[in-house]
Amino acid sequence: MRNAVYTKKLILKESANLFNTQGYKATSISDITKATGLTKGAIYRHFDSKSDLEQQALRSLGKLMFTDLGQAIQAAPTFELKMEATFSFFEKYMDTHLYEGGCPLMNAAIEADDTNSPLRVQAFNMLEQLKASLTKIIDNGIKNEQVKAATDANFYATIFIATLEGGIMMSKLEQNKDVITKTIQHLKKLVQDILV
Amino acid sequence: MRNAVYTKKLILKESANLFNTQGYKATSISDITKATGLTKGAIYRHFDSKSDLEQQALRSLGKLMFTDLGQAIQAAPTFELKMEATFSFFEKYMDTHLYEGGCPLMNAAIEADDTNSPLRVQAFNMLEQLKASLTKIIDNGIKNEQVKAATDANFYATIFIATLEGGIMMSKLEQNKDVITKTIQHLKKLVQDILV
DNA sequence: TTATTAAGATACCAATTGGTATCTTTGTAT
DNA sequence: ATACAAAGATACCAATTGGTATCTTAATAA
Repeated sequence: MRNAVYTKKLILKESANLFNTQGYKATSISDITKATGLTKGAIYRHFDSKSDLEQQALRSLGKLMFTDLGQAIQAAPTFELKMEATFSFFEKYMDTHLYEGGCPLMNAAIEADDTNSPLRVQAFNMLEQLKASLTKIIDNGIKNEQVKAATDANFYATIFIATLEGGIMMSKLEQNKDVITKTIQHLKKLVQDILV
Repeated sequence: MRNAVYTKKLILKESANLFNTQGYKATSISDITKATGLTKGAIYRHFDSKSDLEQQALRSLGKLMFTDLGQAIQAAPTFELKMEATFSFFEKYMDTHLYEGGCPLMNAAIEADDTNSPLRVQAFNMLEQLKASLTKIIDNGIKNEQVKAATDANFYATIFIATLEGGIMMSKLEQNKDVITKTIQHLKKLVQDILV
């Protein structure tokens, strides 16, 4: 038998890329066969249905996201640096080829928000995870006396994410980093405001 | 002949609604026949192609947006109230049935940002128009000595839009107004910061 | 009242969709 | 060397896609 593990990874990688750029509904199985050089038979051996593939592809994108982001956050020693690492992560959406279509969370959210699809649930969970992650950074900042004790962690986490996601959307549409740079500049000031 | 003007408006209204909720690519002509009660023959009499219909539908959504928003802004007498009218406009995305799928600008942007489609160009133009609109409000605020003279109007316009759009995305995904309420609360503080 | 013509319905088209059944190939254990 | 089973290719399926050519219906001007 050929290397099934490699093949499945290849399918996931290429389909995730297509889903994240063209959209889930807009990407056909034959698009994926072209991108992978495989045939339908190979794809349907590894995935039950297109919907199954969509879910697993978004899952792998989510893993990638939170691994990248988690490492960057962990490597940063202080609250302020952890926040800047987070901002840099979003900024990277504009140049890295890893997430060619921009933020997978936003793409899935916009495509699925008016449905009851598994994709919507997954996007929802990704948002909750991201929010929990930022909230924890802020709460730890409070514990370590780097952030003002009165700071509403959940509130600020929400504001940070909203601003970054909106900034990415605008930057992608304008095809330059201008907007995301501006939003990060603004958020850095916001960080200063809650510093003890 | 039947009322062609009414029919075309009906097609535009129903298709715009479908495009904005399900997505452009994901909405088929037969979806539109079901929603309008018309047949393909009727639709293709009024529109050259599906792409043509998509463009005209987004155009009509854009007109609606900027008419609504423009009126609300004009009715508000001061800078602060104009900004609050803008915030309320975005908040309304969560309850009004006029824009069932959320912000048409964002929906089109996310679906088309990795293409060269006419839809991308239209979304881009909508964003520029929105940015110009907010920039003008701020610049007028400066002229009228309601806003600090040193304020970078374009910068703040960008931040406002990014935060609002991101907030709408998150609120739609979470299916409640919590996030958009928080973002507006935060933006109102931002407005206070630049008040003279 | 009737002729005209625009508006809309019907019936079709080839291409593509997601999906499946079956066949062939290939790595591996014996 | 051979048998076996898993991986992948091929050939098909019905349903749906965007689009078109043609037919019918209905409003209006004479």
